[in-house]
Amino acid sequence: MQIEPLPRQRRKEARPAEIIEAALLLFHQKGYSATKLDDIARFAGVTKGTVYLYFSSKEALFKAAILETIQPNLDRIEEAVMSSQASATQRLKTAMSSWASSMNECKGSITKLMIAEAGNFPELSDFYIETVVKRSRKLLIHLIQAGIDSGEFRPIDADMLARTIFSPILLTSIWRHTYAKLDPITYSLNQLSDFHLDIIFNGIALSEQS
Amino acid sequence: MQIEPLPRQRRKEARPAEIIEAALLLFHQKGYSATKLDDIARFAGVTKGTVYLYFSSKEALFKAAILETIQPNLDRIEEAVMSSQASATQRLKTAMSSWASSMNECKGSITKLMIAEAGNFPELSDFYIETVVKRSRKLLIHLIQAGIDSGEFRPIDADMLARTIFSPILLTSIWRHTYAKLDPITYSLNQLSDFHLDIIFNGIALSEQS
DNA sequence: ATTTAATAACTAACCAGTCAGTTATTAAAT
DNA sequence: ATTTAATAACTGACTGGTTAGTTATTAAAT
Repeated sequence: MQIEPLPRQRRKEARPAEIIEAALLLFHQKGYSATKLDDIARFAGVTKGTVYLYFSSKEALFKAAILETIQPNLDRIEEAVMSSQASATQRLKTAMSSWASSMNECKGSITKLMIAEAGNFPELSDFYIETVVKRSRKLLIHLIQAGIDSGEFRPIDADMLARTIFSPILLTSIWRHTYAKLDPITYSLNQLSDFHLDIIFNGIALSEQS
Repeated sequence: MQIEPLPRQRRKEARPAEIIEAALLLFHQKGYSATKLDDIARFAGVTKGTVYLYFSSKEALFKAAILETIQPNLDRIEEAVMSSQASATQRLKTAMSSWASSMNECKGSITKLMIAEAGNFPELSDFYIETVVKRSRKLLIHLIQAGIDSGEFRPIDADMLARTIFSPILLTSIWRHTYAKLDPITYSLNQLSDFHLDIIFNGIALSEQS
C-alpha cells in the first residue's frame, strides 16, 4: 500500500498557523528534542522545506508556537477582572474561573512545555516568567490584598496564598495534558477551582482545631 | 592548555550510583533527548564505554535513574503515617510534612522528569502513576475520610481534596527545580505545606461568605 | 601471569538544514 | 477564450554534523 501524495496547494496565509498548531501538538507530546521537523511538516500537510519558508529554524518555530499561543490570552483576563467593582471574594472567584477556562484550551500545554524545556531556552523562559507568570501573580496578590484591606480576609501572606490558590488548576492542567489516559481526572478545572476557593474561604474544620 | 586525564580507577561498586546521579542531574536539567551520553559519562568521571558496562542503553539508564530514586522513599512515609494513632488532622499534617521534606531532595526532580518525558516512556509512566501517584493519593484519601468519619472535617469530596492538598507542594517543587533563578521561592516546601493546611482547616474568611 | 574494569577510537544511523527542481497560480499577449 | 510567459509556493533528495552504541586495546588489581 502506497501513500498517495495529496495534490499540491498554494496557501501562503494558512500555512504558518497550521505548522504552529502541528508543532505545538508534537512538542507537547514528545518534547522539543524528540520531535522531528519531518513529523511536524507531515502533520501540517506540507514537507520540511515548506516549514523553512516560514520559520528560520526549529528553535524559531518553537518560540513562535509559544508566543502566538500565549499572546492572545494575556490581556483578556486582566481587563475583565480589574474592571469589576464587586467584592474581593467575588473578584477572586471570577479571576480564577477565567483562568480555569483558559487553561482548558491551550495554556496547560504551554505551561508543561515551558517547564520541560526551560533549561534549553533560558531567554524564552525569562520572557514567560516575566510576562505571563509574574503578571498573573501580581493580579492575584492585588485581589488578595484588597480582601485583607476590606476586612473580608484575615491578614495572611498574599504572595504565598497567590501561589497556593493557583497551584491546583495549574498542576491539574499539566497533569491532564500528561496523564490523561493513565490517571484521568473526572471533574473540570472550573469545578476544581470552585472547590478549592470554597475551602480557602471557609476551611473544612467543623470545630476549632488550629 | 590540555586537560590532564585522571589516572584510571577500578571501582566496580561505586560506578552505577555515580552514573545514575549524573544522569538524573543532566536529564533533569536538559531533558532526556537533549542529554548526551558522553556528557553523563564525563560528569560521572568515566567514559561512555564504562556507562555501557553497567547499563544496556540510554533508555535503561533513564529507567534505572527513575526507579532507584523513587524506590527508597516509597515505603518510608506510608509506614510512618499509618502507624500513628493521632487525630486525622494531626496525621494529615505529619504526612504532608514528610512529603514536603522528601520533595526537597529528589522527588521534585523525578516529578518534573516524568511529566516532561511521559509521552516518550508510556510503560514507565504507567508504573509511576500506579506505584507512586495512586498509592500516595490513596493514603491521603484514607486520612481525609478518617477525618470526615470522626467528625473533624465537614463532608467533602476526598479525592478532590487529596489532589488539591498535594498540588501546591508538587507544583512548587517542580517550579523550584525549573525556575530557581528566574522566579525564586523564598520559603520552604514545609512552610508552604503548613500554610496551605492551616487554610484548608480554617479558611481565610473573617465573616461567613459562602 | 591472568583477569577484567575502563578507555578511546570507531561505526552507523539519524536528523536539522539546504537547494535545485517542480508545479500551481497569475497575468500578459494573442 | 486560449495560449504563453513569469512568478513564487512547494517539494524531496542530499549533506554535514552529531550521537547512541561497539570493540580493540590498555592498565589496574590480584
